[in-house]
Amino acid sequence: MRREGIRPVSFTFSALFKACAGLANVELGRQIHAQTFLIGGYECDLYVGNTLIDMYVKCGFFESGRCVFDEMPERDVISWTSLIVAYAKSGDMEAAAELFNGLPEKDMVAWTAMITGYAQNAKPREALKLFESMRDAGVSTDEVTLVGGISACALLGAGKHAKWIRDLAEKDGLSPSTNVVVGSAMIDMYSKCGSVGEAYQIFKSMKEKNVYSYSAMIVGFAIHGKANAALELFYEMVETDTKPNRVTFVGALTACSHAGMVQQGRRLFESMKRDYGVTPEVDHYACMVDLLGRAGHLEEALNLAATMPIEPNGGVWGALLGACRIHGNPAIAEVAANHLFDLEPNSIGNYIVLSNIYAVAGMWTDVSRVRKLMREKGLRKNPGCSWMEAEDGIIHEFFAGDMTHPKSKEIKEALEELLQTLKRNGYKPNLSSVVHDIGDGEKERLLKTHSEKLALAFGLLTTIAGTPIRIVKNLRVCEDCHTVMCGASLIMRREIVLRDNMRFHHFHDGVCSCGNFW
DNA sequence: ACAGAGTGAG
Repeated sequence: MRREGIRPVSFTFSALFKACAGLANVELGRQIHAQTFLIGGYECDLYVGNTLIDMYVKCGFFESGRCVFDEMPERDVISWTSLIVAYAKSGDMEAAAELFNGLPEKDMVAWTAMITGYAQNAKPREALKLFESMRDAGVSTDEVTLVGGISACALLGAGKHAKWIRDLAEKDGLSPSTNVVVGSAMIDMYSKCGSVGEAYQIFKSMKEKNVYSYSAMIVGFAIHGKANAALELFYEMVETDTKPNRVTFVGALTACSHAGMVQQGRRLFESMKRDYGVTPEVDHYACMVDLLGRAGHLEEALNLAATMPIEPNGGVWGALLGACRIHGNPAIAEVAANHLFDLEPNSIGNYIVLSNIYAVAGMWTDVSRVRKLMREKGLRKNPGCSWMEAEDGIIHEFFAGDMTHPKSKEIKEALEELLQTLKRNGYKPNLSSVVHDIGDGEKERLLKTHSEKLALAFGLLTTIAGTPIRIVKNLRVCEDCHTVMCGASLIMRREIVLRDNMRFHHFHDGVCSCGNFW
Protein backbone atom coordinates (compact mmCIF):
# COMPACT_ATOMS: atom_id res chain seq x y z
CA MET A 1 0.00 0.00 0.00
CA ARG A 2 2.82 2.42 0.91
CA ARG A 3 4.80 1.42 -2.20
CA GLU A 4 1.78 2.16 -4.35
CA GLY A 5 1.81 5.65 -2.85
CA ILE A 6 -1.65 5.26 -1.37
CA ARG A 7 -2.05 7.27 1.81
CA PRO A 8 -3.33 5.20 4.75
CA VAL A 9 -6.33 6.36 6.75
CA SER A 10 -6.56 6.16 10.53
CA PHE A 11 -8.49 2.92 10.26
CA THR A 12 -5.46 1.40 8.52
CA PHE A 13 -3.38 2.05 11.62
CA SER A 14 -6.13 0.90 13.99
CA ALA A 15 -6.35 -2.39 12.12
CA LEU A 16 -2.56 -2.81 12.23
CA PHE A 17 -2.37 -2.18 15.98
CA LYS A 18 -5.21 -4.59 16.55
CA ALA A 19 -3.26 -7.23 14.63
CA CYS A 20 -0.12 -6.55 16.70
CA ALA A 21 -2.19 -6.88 19.89
CA GLY A 22 -3.51 -10.23 18.65
CA LEU A 23 0.02 -11.44 17.93
CA ALA A 24 1.33 -9.88 21.17
CA ASN A 25 4.11 -8.48 19.00
CA VAL A 26 5.06 -5.23 20.67
CA GLU A 27 8.20 -4.75 18.54
CA LEU A 28 6.20 -4.60 15.33
CA GLY A 29 3.67 -2.41 17.11
CA ARG A 30 6.37 0.07 18.10
CA GLN A 31 7.65 0.25 14.52
CA ILE A 32 4.19 1.01 13.19
CA HIS A 33 3.65 3.46 16.05
CA ALA A 34 6.76 5.34 14.80
CA GLN A 35 5.23 5.41 11.30
CA THR A 36 2.22 7.35 12.58
CA PHE A 37 4.60 10.22 13.38
CA LEU A 38 6.56 9.87 10.11
CA ILE A 39 3.55 10.03 7.87
CA GLY A 40 2.12 12.66 10.13
CA GLY A 41 -1.05 13.56 11.88
CA TYR A 42 -2.25 10.14 12.97
CA GLU A 43 -0.77 10.34 16.46
CA CYS A 44 -3.51 12.86 17.27
CA ASP A 45 -6.33 10.63 16.07
CA LEU A 46 -8.64 9.37 18.81
CA TYR A 47 -9.24 5.98 17.20
CA VAL A 48 -5.56 5.42 16.53
CA GLY A 49 -4.65 6.45 20.08
CA ASN A 50 -7.20 4.09 21.59
CA THR A 51 -6.06 1.08 19.59
CA LEU A 52 -2.47 1.95 20.49
CA ILE A 53 -3.19 1.98 24.22
CA ASP A 54 -5.01 -1.31 23.86
CA MET A 55 -2.10 -2.87 21.96
CA TYR A 56 0.46 -1.85 24.58
CA VAL A 57 -1.80 -3.03 27.42
CA LYS A 58 -2.48 -6.40 25.76
CA CYS A 59 1.28 -6.88 25.26
CA GLY A 60 1.86 -6.07 28.94
CA PHE A 61 3.58 -2.70 28.36
CA PHE A 62 1.46 -0.61 30.73
CA GLU A 63 3.90 2.30 30.86
CA SER A 64 3.84 2.74 27.08
CA GLY A 65 0.04 2.64 27.15
CA ARG A 66 -0.02 5.30 29.83
CA CYS A 67 2.38 7.49 27.74
CA VAL A 68 0.09 7.30 24.73
CA PHE A 69 -2.86 8.19 26.94
CA ASP A 70 -1.04 11.17 28.45
CA GLU A 71 -0.08 12.52 25.03
CA MET A 72 -3.53 12.22 23.46
CA PRO A 73 -5.02 15.66 22.79
CA GLU A 74 -8.55 14.28 23.18
CA ARG A 75 -9.81 11.24 25.14
CA ASP A 76 -13.14 9.46 25.46
CA VAL A 77 -14.62 6.73 27.68
CA ILE A 78 -12.82 4.11 25.59
CA SER A 79 -9.41 5.66 26.30
CA TRP A 80 -10.19 5.76 30.01
CA THR A 81 -11.46 2.19 30.06
CA SER A 82 -8.30 0.95 28.35
CA LEU A 83 -6.27 2.58 31.09
CA ILE A 84 -8.51 1.13 33.81
CA VAL A 85 -7.84 -2.31 32.32
CA ALA A 86 -4.11 -1.58 32.34
CA TYR A 87 -4.16 -0.79 36.07
CA ALA A 88 -6.38 -3.78 36.82
CA LYS A 89 -3.97 -6.10 34.97
CA SER A 90 -1.02 -4.70 36.88
CA GLY A 91 -2.87 -5.42 40.12
CA ASP A 92 -3.41 -1.80 41.13
CA MET A 93 -7.17 -1.67 41.74
CA GLU A 94 -6.85 1.52 43.81
CA ALA A 95 -5.56 3.40 40.76
CA ALA A 96 -8.20 1.77 38.56
CA ALA A 97 -10.97 2.80 40.98
CA GLU A 98 -9.67 6.36 41.07
CA LEU A 99 -9.88 6.60 37.28
CA PHE A 100 -13.30 4.97 37.24
CA ASN A 101 -14.71 7.28 39.92
CA GLY A 102 -13.46 10.28 37.96
CA LEU A 103 -15.24 9.18 34.78
CA PRO A 104 -18.14 11.54 34.05
CA GLU A 105 -20.01 9.08 31.88
CA LYS A 106 -19.52 5.44 32.79
CA ASP A 107 -20.86 3.02 30.23
CA MET A 108 -21.47 -0.74 30.43
CA VAL A 109 -17.95 -1.66 29.32
CA ALA A 110 -16.29 0.64 31.85
CA TRP A 111 -18.37 -0.84 34.70
CA THR A 112 -17.64 -4.34 33.48
CA ALA A 113 -13.91 -3.66 33.26
CA MET A 114 -13.92 -2.68 36.95
CA ILE A 115 -15.99 -5.70 38.03
CA THR A 116 -13.77 -8.07 36.07
CA GLY A 117 -10.69 -6.31 37.45
CA TYR A 118 -11.80 -6.94 41.03
CA ALA A 119 -12.57 -10.57 40.23
CA GLN A 120 -9.18 -11.05 38.55
CA ASN A 121 -7.44 -9.54 41.55
CA ALA A 122 -9.18 -11.89 43.98
CA LYS A 123 -11.48 -9.24 45.47
CA PRO A 124 -14.86 -10.94 45.09
CA ARG A 125 -16.77 -8.79 47.55
CA GLU A 126 -15.71 -5.57 45.86
CA ALA A 127 -16.64 -7.11 42.50
CA LEU A 128 -20.12 -8.10 43.67
CA LYS A 129 -20.72 -4.78 45.39
CA LEU A 130 -19.96 -2.99 42.13
CA PHE A 131 -22.09 -5.47 40.18
CA GLU A 132 -25.06 -4.56 42.37
CA SER A 133 -24.36 -0.82 42.15
CA MET A 134 -24.25 -1.14 38.39
CA ARG A 135 -27.66 -2.76 38.27
CA ASP A 136 -29.01 -0.24 40.79
CA ALA A 137 -27.69 2.56 38.59
CA GLY A 138 -29.87 1.21 35.79
CA VAL A 139 -26.93 0.47 33.50
CA SER A 140 -27.74 -2.55 31.38
CA THR A 141 -25.56 -5.65 31.82
CA ASP A 142 -24.61 -8.32 29.31
CA GLU A 143 -22.99 -11.74 29.41
CA VAL A 144 -19.51 -10.29 29.97
CA THR A 145 -20.70 -8.39 33.06
CA LEU A 146 -22.41 -11.53 34.28
CA VAL A 147 -19.27 -13.62 33.83
CA GLY A 148 -17.39 -11.12 36.02
CA GLY A 149 -20.03 -11.66 38.72
CA ILE A 150 -19.89 -15.43 38.28
CA SER A 151 -16.08 -15.43 38.70
CA ALA A 152 -16.50 -13.39 41.88
CA CYS A 153 -18.99 -15.98 43.23
CA ALA A 154 -16.49 -18.72 42.37
CA LEU A 155 -13.80 -16.97 44.41
CA LEU A 156 -16.21 -16.56 47.30
CA GLY A 157 -17.16 -20.23 47.15
CA ALA A 158 -20.57 -19.49 48.65
CA GLY A 159 -23.59 -21.53 47.59
CA LYS A 160 -26.31 -18.95 48.17
CA HIS A 161 -24.43 -16.36 46.17
CA ALA A 162 -24.09 -18.93 43.39
CA LYS A 163 -27.83 -19.55 43.35
CA TRP A 164 -28.53 -15.81 43.40
CA ILE A 165 -26.41 -15.10 40.31
CA ARG A 166 -27.73 -18.16 38.51
CA ASP A 167 -31.32 -16.94 38.96
CA LEU A 168 -30.28 -13.52 37.74
CA ALA A 169 -28.67 -15.00 34.65
CA GLU A 170 -31.78 -17.03 33.80
CA LYS A 171 -33.94 -13.92 34.27
CA ASP A 172 -31.73 -12.03 31.82
CA GLY A 173 -32.09 -14.83 29.30
CA LEU A 174 -28.45 -15.89 29.71
CA SER A 175 -28.86 -19.54 30.54
CA PRO A 176 -25.77 -21.72 31.00
CA SER A 177 -27.35 -24.34 28.77
CA THR A 178 -27.43 -22.02 25.76
CA ASN A 179 -24.55 -19.62 26.44
CA VAL A 180 -21.21 -21.41 26.37
CA VAL A 181 -19.24 -18.69 28.17
CA VAL A 182 -21.80 -18.33 30.97
CA GLY A 183 -22.02 -22.12 31.21
CA SER A 184 -18.25 -22.58 31.45
CA ALA A 185 -17.96 -19.88 34.10
CA MET A 186 -20.76 -21.56 36.09
CA ILE A 187 -19.08 -24.97 35.96
CA ASP A 188 -16.11 -23.37 37.66
CA MET A 189 -18.33 -21.48 40.11
CA TYR A 190 -20.31 -24.52 41.26
CA SER A 191 -17.27 -26.72 41.64
CA LYS A 192 -15.50 -24.01 43.67
CA CYS A 193 -18.63 -23.68 45.80
CA GLY A 194 -18.26 -27.36 46.66
CA SER A 195 -21.07 -28.58 44.38
CA VAL A 196 -19.22 -30.61 41.80
CA GLY A 197 -22.46 -32.51 41.08
CA GLU A 198 -24.27 -29.29 40.22
CA ALA A 199 -21.29 -28.31 38.04
CA TYR A 200 -21.66 -31.57 36.13
CA GLN A 201 -25.41 -30.98 35.70
CA ILE A 202 -24.60 -27.65 34.05
CA PHE A 203 -21.93 -29.28 31.91
CA LYS A 204 -24.33 -31.96 30.69
CA SER A 205 -27.06 -29.41 29.96
CA MET A 206 -24.84 -27.28 27.72
CA LYS A 207 -25.78 -27.41 24.05
CA GLU A 208 -22.38 -26.16 22.99
CA LYS A 209 -19.17 -27.07 24.81
CA ASN A 210 -15.75 -25.61 24.14
CA VAL A 211 -12.26 -26.22 25.53
CA TYR A 212 -13.06 -23.95 28.51
CA SER A 213 -16.14 -26.00 29.40
CA TYR A 214 -14.24 -29.30 29.33
CA SER A 215 -11.18 -27.90 31.11
CA ALA A 216 -13.27 -26.28 33.85
CA MET A 217 -15.09 -29.56 34.44
CA ILE A 218 -11.88 -31.63 34.45
CA VAL A 219 -10.32 -29.20 36.94
CA GLY A 220 -13.53 -29.32 38.98
CA PHE A 221 -13.29 -33.10 39.30
CA ALA A 222 -9.58 -32.81 40.04
CA ILE A 223 -9.92 -30.39 42.95
CA HIS A 224 -12.60 -32.62 44.48
CA GLY A 225 -10.30 -35.62 44.29
CA LYS A 226 -12.42 -37.34 41.62
CA ALA A 227 -9.51 -38.36 39.44
CA ASN A 228 -11.32 -41.13 37.58
CA ALA A 229 -14.15 -38.81 36.59
CA ALA A 230 -11.59 -36.23 35.42
CA LEU A 231 -9.74 -38.75 33.25
CA GLU A 232 -12.93 -40.28 31.86
CA LEU A 233 -14.04 -36.82 30.80
CA PHE A 234 -10.64 -36.17 29.25
CA TYR A 235 -10.90 -39.33 27.12
CA GLU A 236 -14.49 -38.42 26.24
CA MET A 237 -13.29 -34.99 25.15
CA VAL A 238 -10.58 -36.23 22.79
CA GLU A 239 -13.25 -38.17 20.91
CA THR A 240 -14.97 -34.88 20.07
CA ASP A 241 -13.88 -32.02 17.81
CA THR A 242 -12.79 -30.00 20.84
CA LYS A 243 -9.01 -30.26 21.13
CA PRO A 244 -7.39 -30.29 24.57
CA ASN A 245 -4.89 -27.51 25.26
CA ARG A 246 -2.24 -26.79 27.87
CA VAL A 247 -4.79 -25.99 30.57
CA THR A 248 -6.72 -29.20 29.94
CA PHE A 249 -3.51 -31.15 30.54
CA VAL A 250 -2.69 -29.21 33.69
CA GLY A 251 -6.13 -30.25 34.98
CA ALA A 252 -5.82 -33.90 34.00
CA LEU A 253 -2.29 -34.18 35.43
CA THR A 254 -3.38 -32.47 38.66
CA ALA A 255 -6.15 -35.06 38.95
CA CYS A 256 -3.62 -37.91 38.68
CA SER A 257 -1.33 -36.21 41.14
CA HIS A 258 -3.95 -35.75 43.87
CA ALA A 259 -5.01 -39.37 43.54
CA GLY A 260 -1.50 -40.84 43.42
CA MET A 261 -2.13 -42.26 39.94
CA VAL A 262 1.50 -42.27 38.83
CA GLN A 263 1.23 -44.61 35.85
CA GLN A 264 -1.75 -42.80 34.31
CA GLY A 265 0.01 -39.48 34.84
CA ARG A 266 3.20 -40.67 33.14
CA ARG A 267 1.24 -42.03 30.17
CA LEU A 268 -0.72 -38.82 29.84
CA PHE A 269 2.43 -36.70 29.95
CA GLU A 270 4.11 -38.83 27.29
CA SER A 271 1.04 -38.64 25.05
CA MET A 272 0.67 -34.85 25.18
CA LYS A 273 3.00 -34.03 22.31
CA ARG A 274 2.80 -37.36 20.53
CA ASP A 275 -0.97 -37.80 20.35
CA TYR A 276 -2.37 -34.32 20.87
CA GLY A 277 0.32 -31.97 19.59
CA VAL A 278 0.52 -30.05 22.87
CA THR A 279 4.15 -29.34 23.81
CA PRO A 280 4.73 -29.73 27.58
CA GLU A 281 5.47 -26.39 29.21
CA VAL A 282 6.93 -25.57 32.58
CA ASP A 283 3.56 -26.01 34.37
CA HIS A 284 3.25 -29.54 33.03
CA TYR A 285 6.71 -30.37 34.36
CA ALA A 286 5.62 -28.91 37.68
CA CYS A 287 2.62 -31.28 37.62
CA MET A 288 4.94 -34.23 36.94
CA VAL A 289 7.33 -33.27 39.75
CA ASP A 290 4.27 -32.98 41.98
CA LEU A 291 2.93 -36.36 40.83
CA LEU A 292 6.23 -38.19 41.34
CA GLY A 293 7.05 -36.37 44.55
CA ARG A 294 3.69 -36.91 46.23
CA ALA A 295 3.87 -40.59 45.38
CA GLY A 296 7.21 -40.74 47.21
CA HIS A 297 9.53 -40.91 44.20
CA LEU A 298 11.51 -37.95 45.48
CA GLU A 299 14.81 -38.81 43.76
CA GLU A 300 13.11 -39.16 40.42
CA ALA A 301 11.22 -35.91 40.97
CA LEU A 302 14.48 -34.13 41.79
CA ASN A 303 16.10 -35.64 38.76
CA LEU A 304 13.27 -34.45 36.52
CA ALA A 305 13.48 -30.91 37.93
CA ALA A 306 17.26 -30.86 37.43
CA THR A 307 17.27 -32.23 33.88
CA MET A 308 14.04 -30.95 32.29
CA PRO A 309 14.57 -29.32 28.87
CA ILE A 310 13.16 -25.96 29.93
CA GLU A 311 14.26 -23.78 32.81
CA PRO A 312 12.37 -24.87 35.98
CA ASN A 313 10.46 -22.10 37.75
CA GLY A 314 9.24 -21.62 41.29
CA GLY A 315 6.27 -23.90 40.62
CA VAL A 316 8.55 -26.85 39.84
CA TRP A 317 10.78 -26.43 42.91
CA GLY A 318 7.74 -25.58 45.03
CA ALA A 319 6.10 -28.88 44.06
CA LEU A 320 9.29 -30.72 45.05
CA LEU A 321 9.50 -28.88 48.37
CA GLY A 322 5.85 -29.72 49.08
CA ALA A 323 6.54 -33.39 48.38
CA CYS A 324 9.50 -33.31 50.77
CA ARG A 325 7.16 -32.02 53.46
CA ILE A 326 4.73 -34.89 52.91
CA HIS A 327 7.50 -37.50 53.02
CA GLY A 328 9.77 -35.77 55.53
CA ASN A 329 12.95 -35.48 53.45
CA PRO A 330 15.08 -32.55 54.66
CA ALA A 331 18.01 -33.32 52.31
CA ILE A 332 16.07 -32.92 49.06
CA ALA A 333 13.99 -30.15 50.62
CA GLU A 334 17.18 -28.16 51.07
CA VAL A 335 18.02 -28.44 47.35
CA ALA A 336 14.53 -27.33 46.33
CA ALA A 337 14.47 -24.52 48.90
CA ASN A 338 17.82 -23.12 47.74
CA HIS A 339 16.47 -22.79 44.22
CA LEU A 340 13.29 -21.20 45.59
CA PHE A 341 15.21 -18.70 47.73
CA ASP A 342 16.95 -17.60 44.51
CA LEU A 343 13.83 -17.47 42.38
CA GLU A 344 11.34 -16.11 44.93
CA PRO A 345 13.41 -14.54 47.74
CA ASN A 346 10.42 -12.80 49.29
CA SER A 347 7.93 -15.63 49.22
CA ILE A 348 7.39 -16.43 52.88
CA GLY A 349 5.68 -19.79 52.32
CA ASN A 350 8.89 -21.51 51.20
CA TYR A 351 10.74 -20.55 54.40
CA ILE A 352 7.84 -21.79 56.51
CA VAL A 353 7.62 -25.16 54.75
CA LEU A 354 11.39 -25.73 55.00
CA SER A 355 11.40 -24.78 58.65
CA ASN A 356 8.48 -27.20 59.28
CA ILE A 357 10.36 -30.02 57.58
CA TYR A 358 13.40 -29.40 59.81
CA ALA A 359 11.19 -29.18 62.91
CA VAL A 360 9.50 -32.52 62.22
CA ALA A 361 12.95 -34.08 61.70
CA GLY A 362 14.15 -32.60 64.99
CA MET A 363 16.87 -30.54 63.25
CA TRP A 364 16.57 -27.56 65.58
CA THR A 365 19.79 -25.75 64.56
CA ASP A 366 18.51 -25.69 60.98
CA VAL A 367 15.09 -24.52 62.14
CA SER A 368 16.65 -21.50 63.83
CA ARG A 369 18.88 -20.84 60.81
CA VAL A 370 15.79 -20.58 58.56
CA ARG A 371 13.97 -18.47 61.12
CA LYS A 372 16.94 -16.12 61.28
CA LEU A 373 16.86 -15.83 57.48
CA MET A 374 13.16 -14.92 57.63
CA ARG A 375 13.79 -12.31 60.31
CA GLU A 376 16.67 -10.76 58.38
CA LYS A 377 14.53 -10.40 55.30
CA GLY A 378 11.79 -8.82 57.37
CA LEU A 379 9.24 -11.30 55.98
CA ARG A 380 5.91 -11.52 57.74
CA LYS A 381 3.46 -14.35 57.62
CA ASN A 382 0.45 -13.88 55.34
CA PRO A 383 -2.58 -13.65 57.57
CA GLY A 384 -4.69 -16.79 57.34
CA CYS A 385 -8.32 -16.06 56.61
CA SER A 386 -11.35 -18.36 56.48
CA TRP A 387 -14.94 -17.54 55.75
CA MET A 388 -18.33 -19.15 55.56
CA GLU A 389 -21.74 -18.18 54.30
CA ALA A 390 -24.51 -18.03 56.91
CA GLU A 391 -28.11 -19.14 56.33
CA ASP A 392 -29.05 -15.57 55.36
CA GLY A 393 -26.28 -15.34 52.77
CA ILE A 394 -24.03 -13.08 54.87
CA ILE A 395 -20.35 -13.97 54.62
CA HIS A 396 -18.59 -14.26 58.00
CA GLU A 397 -14.83 -13.79 57.88
CA PHE A 398 -12.33 -15.03 60.43
CA PHE A 399 -8.68 -14.04 60.62
CA ALA A 400 -6.06 -16.00 62.51
CA GLY A 401 -5.80 -14.62 66.03
CA ASP A 402 -8.53 -12.07 65.44
CA MET A 403 -11.28 -11.92 68.05
CA THR A 404 -13.31 -9.02 66.67
CA HIS A 405 -16.24 -11.13 65.45
CA PRO A 406 -19.35 -10.22 67.53
CA LYS A 407 -19.75 -13.84 68.56
CA SER A 408 -16.06 -14.27 69.52
CA LYS A 409 -16.75 -15.25 73.10
CA GLU A 410 -19.16 -18.05 72.13
CA ILE A 411 -16.84 -19.18 69.34
CA LYS A 412 -13.92 -19.46 71.74
CA GLU A 413 -16.01 -21.46 74.22
CA ALA A 414 -17.41 -23.80 71.59
CA LEU A 415 -13.92 -24.41 70.19
CA GLU A 416 -12.49 -25.07 73.65
CA GLU A 417 -15.24 -27.59 74.35
CA LEU A 418 -14.67 -29.34 71.02
CA LEU A 419 -10.91 -29.54 71.59
CA GLN A 420 -11.39 -30.96 75.10
CA THR A 421 -13.67 -33.66 73.71
CA LEU A 422 -11.16 -34.45 70.98
CA LYS A 423 -8.35 -34.66 73.54
CA ARG A 424 -10.31 -37.20 75.57
CA ASN A 425 -10.43 -39.22 72.36
CA GLY A 426 -6.70 -39.11 71.82
CA TYR A 427 -6.12 -35.86 69.91
CA LYS A 428 -2.80 -34.19 70.61
CA PRO A 429 -2.16 -30.69 69.26
CA ASN A 430 0.43 -30.86 66.48
CA LEU A 431 2.90 -28.32 67.83
CA SER A 432 5.28 -28.61 64.87
CA SER A 433 2.62 -26.83 62.80
CA VAL A 434 3.79 -23.65 64.53
CA VAL A 435 7.03 -22.17 63.19
CA HIS A 436 7.54 -19.48 65.79
CA ASP A 437 10.27 -19.89 68.37
CA ILE A 438 8.05 -20.03 71.45
CA GLY A 439 7.15 -22.37 74.30
CA ASP A 440 4.81 -25.32 73.88
CA GLY A 441 1.98 -23.73 75.87
CA GLU A 442 2.14 -20.65 73.69
CA LYS A 443 2.21 -22.84 70.55
CA GLU A 444 -0.93 -24.63 71.64
CA ARG A 445 -2.63 -21.31 72.33
CA LEU A 446 -1.63 -20.04 68.88
CA LEU A 447 -2.97 -23.18 67.18
CA LYS A 448 -6.38 -22.50 68.70
CA THR A 449 -6.59 -19.17 66.91
CA HIS A 450 -6.21 -20.58 63.38
CA SER A 451 -8.92 -19.10 61.19
CA GLU A 452 -10.40 -22.40 59.99
CA LYS A 453 -10.91 -23.52 63.60
CA LEU A 454 -12.76 -20.29 64.37
CA ALA A 455 -14.93 -20.80 61.30
CA LEU A 456 -15.60 -24.40 62.30
CA ALA A 457 -16.72 -23.37 65.79
CA PHE A 458 -18.93 -20.66 64.30
CA GLY A 459 -20.41 -23.23 61.96
CA LEU A 460 -21.15 -25.61 64.83
CA LEU A 461 -22.85 -22.79 66.72
CA THR A 462 -24.96 -21.39 63.91
CA THR A 463 -25.88 -24.13 61.45
CA ILE A 464 -28.56 -26.77 61.71
CA ALA A 465 -27.50 -30.16 63.08
CA GLY A 466 -26.98 -32.70 60.33
CA THR A 467 -26.27 -30.18 57.55
CA PRO A 468 -22.76 -29.87 56.12
CA ILE A 469 -20.47 -27.09 57.33
CA ARG A 470 -18.77 -25.35 54.42
CA ILE A 471 -15.61 -23.35 54.95
CA VAL A 472 -13.25 -21.60 52.53
CA LYS A 473 -9.65 -20.74 53.43
CA ASN A 474 -7.14 -18.50 51.65
CA LEU A 475 -4.05 -20.59 52.50
CA ARG A 476 -3.21 -24.25 52.65
CA VAL A 477 -4.85 -25.95 55.64
CA CYS A 478 -2.39 -26.81 58.40
CA GLU A 479 -1.68 -30.29 59.72
CA ASP A 480 -3.28 -29.66 63.11
CA CYS A 481 -6.46 -28.11 61.70
CA HIS A 482 -6.80 -31.04 59.32
CA THR A 483 -6.70 -33.45 62.28
CA VAL A 484 -9.24 -31.38 64.19
CA MET A 485 -11.61 -31.32 61.18
CA CYS A 486 -11.39 -35.12 60.90
CA GLY A 487 -12.16 -35.53 64.58
CA ALA A 488 -14.98 -32.99 64.57
CA SER A 489 -16.69 -34.68 61.64
CA LEU A 490 -16.83 -37.90 63.65
CA ILE A 491 -17.70 -36.57 67.09
CA MET A 492 -20.17 -33.91 66.03
CA ARG A 493 -21.62 -36.14 63.29
CA ARG A 494 -21.25 -33.34 60.77
CA GLU A 495 -19.94 -33.39 57.26
CA ILE A 496 -17.32 -30.66 56.85
CA VAL A 497 -16.40 -29.34 53.42
CA LEU A 498 -13.25 -27.24 53.46
CA ARG A 499 -11.80 -25.52 50.42
CA ASP A 500 -8.22 -24.36 50.80
CA ASN A 501 -6.10 -22.59 48.20
CA MET A 502 -5.30 -25.90 46.51
CA ARG A 503 -8.31 -28.19 46.64
CA PHE A 504 -11.34 -29.46 48.55
CA HIS A 505 -11.32 -31.58 51.68
CA HIS A 506 -14.53 -33.48 52.43
CA PHE A 507 -14.47 -34.67 56.06
CA HIS A 508 -16.90 -37.41 56.96
CA ASP A 509 -16.98 -39.90 59.86
CA GLY A 510 -13.44 -38.99 60.89
CA VAL A 511 -11.75 -39.31 57.51
CA CYS A 512 -10.91 -36.85 54.75
CA SER A 513 -11.45 -37.37 51.03
CA CYS A 514 -7.84 -36.34 50.42
CA GLY A 515 -6.64 -39.43 52.28
CA ASN A 516 -4.36 -37.19 54.39
CA PHE A 517 -2.38 -36.70 51.21
CA TRP A 518 -2.45 -33.03 50.26
C1' DA B 1 -17.79 2.21 10.74
C1' DC B 2 -13.13 1.42 12.94
C1' DA B 3 -11.47 1.41 19.33
C1' DG B 4 -12.43 -0.51 25.43
C1' DA B 5 -14.92 -5.52 29.30
C1' DG B 6 -14.98 -12.50 28.87
C1' DT B 7 -14.99 -18.37 31.04
C1' DG B 8 -10.35 -23.04 32.40
C1' DA B 9 -4.45 -23.78 35.77
C1' DG B 10 -0.61 -21.92 38.85
